Amino acid sequence: MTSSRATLLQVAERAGVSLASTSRALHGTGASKAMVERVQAAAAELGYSPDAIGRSLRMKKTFQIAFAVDDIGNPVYVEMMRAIHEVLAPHGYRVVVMTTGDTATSTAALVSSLNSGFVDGMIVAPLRTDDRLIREIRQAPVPVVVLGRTLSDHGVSSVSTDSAGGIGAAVRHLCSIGRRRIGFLNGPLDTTPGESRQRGFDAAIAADGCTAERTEIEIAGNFTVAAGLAAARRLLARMPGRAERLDAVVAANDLLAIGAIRAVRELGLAVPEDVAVTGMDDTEIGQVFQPSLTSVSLGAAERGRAAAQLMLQLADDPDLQTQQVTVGPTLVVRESTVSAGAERGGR
Amino acid sequence: MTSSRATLLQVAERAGVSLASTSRALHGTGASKAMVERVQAAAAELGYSPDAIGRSLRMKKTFQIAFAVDDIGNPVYVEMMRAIHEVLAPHGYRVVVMTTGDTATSTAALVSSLNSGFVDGMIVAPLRTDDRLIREIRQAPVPVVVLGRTLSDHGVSSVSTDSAGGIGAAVRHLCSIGRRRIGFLNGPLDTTPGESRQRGFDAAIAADGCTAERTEIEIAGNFTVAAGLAAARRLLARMPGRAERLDAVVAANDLLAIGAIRAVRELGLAVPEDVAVTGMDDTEIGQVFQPSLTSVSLGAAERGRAAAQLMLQLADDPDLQTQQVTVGPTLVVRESTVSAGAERGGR
DNA sequence: GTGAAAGCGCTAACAC
DNA sequence: GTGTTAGCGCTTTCAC
Repeated sequence: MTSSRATLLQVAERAGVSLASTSRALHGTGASKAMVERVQAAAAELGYSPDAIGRSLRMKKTFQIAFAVDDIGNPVYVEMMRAIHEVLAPHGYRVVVMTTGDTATSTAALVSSLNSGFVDGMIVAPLRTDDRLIREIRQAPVPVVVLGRTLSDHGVSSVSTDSAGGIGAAVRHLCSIGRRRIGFLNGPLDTTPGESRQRGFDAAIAADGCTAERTEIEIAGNFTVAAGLAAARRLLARMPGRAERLDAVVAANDLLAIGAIRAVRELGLAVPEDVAVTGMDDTEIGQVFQPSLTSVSLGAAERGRAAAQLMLQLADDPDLQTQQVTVGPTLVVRESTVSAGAERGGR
Repeated sequence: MTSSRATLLQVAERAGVSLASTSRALHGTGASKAMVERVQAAAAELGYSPDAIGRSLRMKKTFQIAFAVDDIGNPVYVEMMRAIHEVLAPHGYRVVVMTTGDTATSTAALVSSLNSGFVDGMIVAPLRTDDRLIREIRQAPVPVVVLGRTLSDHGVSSVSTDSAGGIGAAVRHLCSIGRRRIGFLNGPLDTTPGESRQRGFDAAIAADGCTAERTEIEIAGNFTVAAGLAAARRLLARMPGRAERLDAVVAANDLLAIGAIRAVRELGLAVPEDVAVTGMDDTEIGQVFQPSLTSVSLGAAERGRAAAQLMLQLADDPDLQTQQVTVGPTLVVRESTVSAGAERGGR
């Protein structure tokens, strides 16, 4: 916290050579062996390390990528961030975390702030989208990769997943194990995930393959355990009779699923015997929960990696055409739909 | 992704005034009303926004703070990061996430990289510490705040918690509900948390107040559910007899506690009736688990906030004396030590 | 109150 | 292979 840092000029003076030679010697580009040794010695004596800002200004490159989401604490985003960091760090990029806020307007403002040039690109997961946001993304001075929604028709690079199809996979799984009275526990419909998961459920029920006797839908106030518990109570209260009672609940994410399991147990019923429950996102919390959660993985880590790799390409060549990557959903069957005992017995 | 950004010089030319006046006008410092209007109009027409790098170079200030931990995915660090971001963002600081690696040497290398001047300070949680690391921290060209260990005698600013005392609180709680055969499930002893929690357990047992009939200690390979499960199996296998069996397990964190609960149930025993279990960190995963976990909160969010506030002070005045902040542990009693029924009955 | 000019630390032409 | 020099975009003395 004390001594001021040495500059390249000081190294040059100490080595008794020019500024340019010093720079070249330290980059190993076109300098004689003697020069390199001399400069490195001087640099070592002064404890020199190059200044990132000076270099950034000159090279017009910050070696920083922003990762922007609504809530940094969300486990899905955390998993993405970790994957992004793992891909970018070895390439010399730092990761700057930012928050979008929960509106399209605040997200657009954030994207617009890219004009101050503090990063070489941004990976953003907008909770909500509108035309202005899309315009900002297209006009951004650096590459932007959108997570969570395909925007191919808008000329925007994106990495998305088929969460609608994932809900379909959950429904088919429940059908395949004989469930016919299926409830859907969703979050707010005016969010990107809420909207697409609803679409997925409706489509799955409308499809052949699985003829449900009855379906019920309930919307939780948000994607949390508490909201899931409250909404699941309402859902289950609709048909108290033994005969018409739901025998399965598809939840729009793992936290809602945990809330649903709570609600089922409150009624003295068992999961999965009386009511099978599925989640989505395949979070650690769901894996650890008892019963462990059958959940649709949307490949958060894989999407993060894909976004980061796309960003690396775009950073290399900003004029590259926009591209869209899609990561497929994967159903992971665990105890909340197939009891551990049954699984063992089935071997 | 197309048009090149406007510079201050272009704004100046457009407004027909000098560069200096333009800068002043945009900062509202000593410029006539007419000048301000004129410049702002020009800036608006050109869609000007100031370049962060140019400004940083000139002001020798990046408006960035690094947050460095071993594993960005660790829920405790995530909570800290969120708190840090919440404090810093309103002050115009960006947060850069970095990884320390799990050794003192790799952490020292990261701290040393501060010499390239890409941030105005670093908040770091070293998993392991040695003299070289402490030296690097003291010599860093920008303020460094250490999370997780008091380094007062080393002239280093830090925010720590009393995890040893927290373990003591857990032990006393178990004693107070009549448990006398207490197992301690710890993680690796050569880590900062492992070491201090061990100290806390030993001290609590040595103290008066609680006379345990018997204590057993088992070390898990790391701080995960899987390692906790394996270690807890070993722990419980030591005394299979009903009479001498453990009636309580203190786990060094929530994940180990969940592993312990699994192990207890495998033996056909109930939590908390047969064996009470406590965790540490008070994570969301523990709150959501069934039974919900009695856990010692170490105030991750509060520590994050404190570290960020300390950093703001230090960034303002780097010559400020080093200071140490401590956040006390808080025991949160839930179902894993006091059954829900008992709790209700007790009202 | 305004303008001219220096310079933060670095890289990359360009000349030799 | 080496040195000289310009200049990235900005803020801030310093003179007027």
